[in-house]
Amino acid sequence: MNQQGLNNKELIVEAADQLFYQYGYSQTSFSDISDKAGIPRGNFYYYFKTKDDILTAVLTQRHQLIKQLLQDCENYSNDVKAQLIYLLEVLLRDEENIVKYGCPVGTISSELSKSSVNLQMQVTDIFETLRQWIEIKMLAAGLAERSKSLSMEMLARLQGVTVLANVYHDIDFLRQSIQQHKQWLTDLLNAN
Amino acid sequence: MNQQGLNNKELIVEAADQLFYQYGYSQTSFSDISDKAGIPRGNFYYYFKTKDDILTAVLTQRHQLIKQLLQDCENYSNDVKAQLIYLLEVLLRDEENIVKYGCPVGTISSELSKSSVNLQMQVTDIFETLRQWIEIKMLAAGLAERSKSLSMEMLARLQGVTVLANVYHDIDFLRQSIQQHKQWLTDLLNAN
DNA sequence: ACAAATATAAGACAGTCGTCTGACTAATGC
DNA sequence: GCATTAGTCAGACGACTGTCTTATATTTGT
Repeated sequence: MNQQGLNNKELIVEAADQLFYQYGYSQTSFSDISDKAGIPRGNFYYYFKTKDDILTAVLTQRHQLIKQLLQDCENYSNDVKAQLIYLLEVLLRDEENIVKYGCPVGTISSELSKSSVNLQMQVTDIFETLRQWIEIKMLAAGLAERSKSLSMEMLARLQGVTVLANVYHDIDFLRQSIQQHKQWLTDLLNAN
Repeated sequence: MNQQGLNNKELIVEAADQLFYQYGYSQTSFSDISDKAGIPRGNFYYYFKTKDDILTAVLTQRHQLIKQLLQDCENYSNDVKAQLIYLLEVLLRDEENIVKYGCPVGTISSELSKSSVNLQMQVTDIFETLRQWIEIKMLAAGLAERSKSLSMEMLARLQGVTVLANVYHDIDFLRQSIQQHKQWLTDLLNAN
């Protein structure tokens, strides 16, 4: 695969990533991606045999992004509490889009849970990457056997806030909830 | 409209309701609904001019159901705390389907937020019916000016738990979270 | 009993979907 | 320098989409 070819594949995945987020997977057509990426529709088959293959590539990219964000948190501070709070900020940084389209991982998960079982597992993996990192940080903070359920609780809180902010298109609620979540984390980690 | 006609319209809405929940709105075709309802596809146009009209009818039905559930809570007890806890149980009663397909209102909301703006407002109305009822109950419990934000927090918690239970297909997590939510409500209402 | 309105049924319609083929060009390996 | 592979492009394919028309049957009001 030459330079140009790699570039085209990346362009397709990048366009698909944005479109899947904004319009959903099933509502995005090859033509939509083609138009956005500026690459002829017929050419897609060379890179991806099926539409599901494109989604797989997009999900892999989103998974990579999450891993990168976690790494950023590691680099941000040596303090576990600061890392967790920073994760919160990083995940909800893109306020406008979250309010408009919801969580990029959560929304694709609920779409896929209604159709493609095997693809949904890939999304579960992304959640699991996040959850495990959070659990490890909580363990490090001395939360012991509560860490696992607390990591689930943290993810659930994040998803809930995201869904509600999206339902009401309320960016202020999103911001207030982030503050509230920070307080929850602070209390949790200080109590120990 | 005669008896038979009313019946057919209800059959269509009923079939569509289930299919929209299980497969999503855009992934459900007229043919799917036709097959499930046992009514010829061509006949649909007599009752609904567009697919959106069917969704409107389905959303109206779901809204009615929620209002009915709230009424059930009113009838269940005179105690505000008992009413709120009962609401929790009623909303998450259908555990298997929540784990498989998520929240019937939340998932359609996130699908619609990616396409149809006007239809999504109808879903926001459903949330608002729920939220206002919760707020009123909290006001009655003496939570005063905190009631509004607490009603949002309660909805967010419910949605978050639902999303996570769906992501992991974990019915035990759902049950534990309900218990946890009950405790949260109890603490909240007793503290006052 | 007859006219009008309501309801049911079947299928046509244009458009779009994801997929695939074949022809063409560019790059690579020997 | 030639054969082989990798990459690009346009367009065809059948299947399916939501919508709409037409024809027929049933019910209703008078």
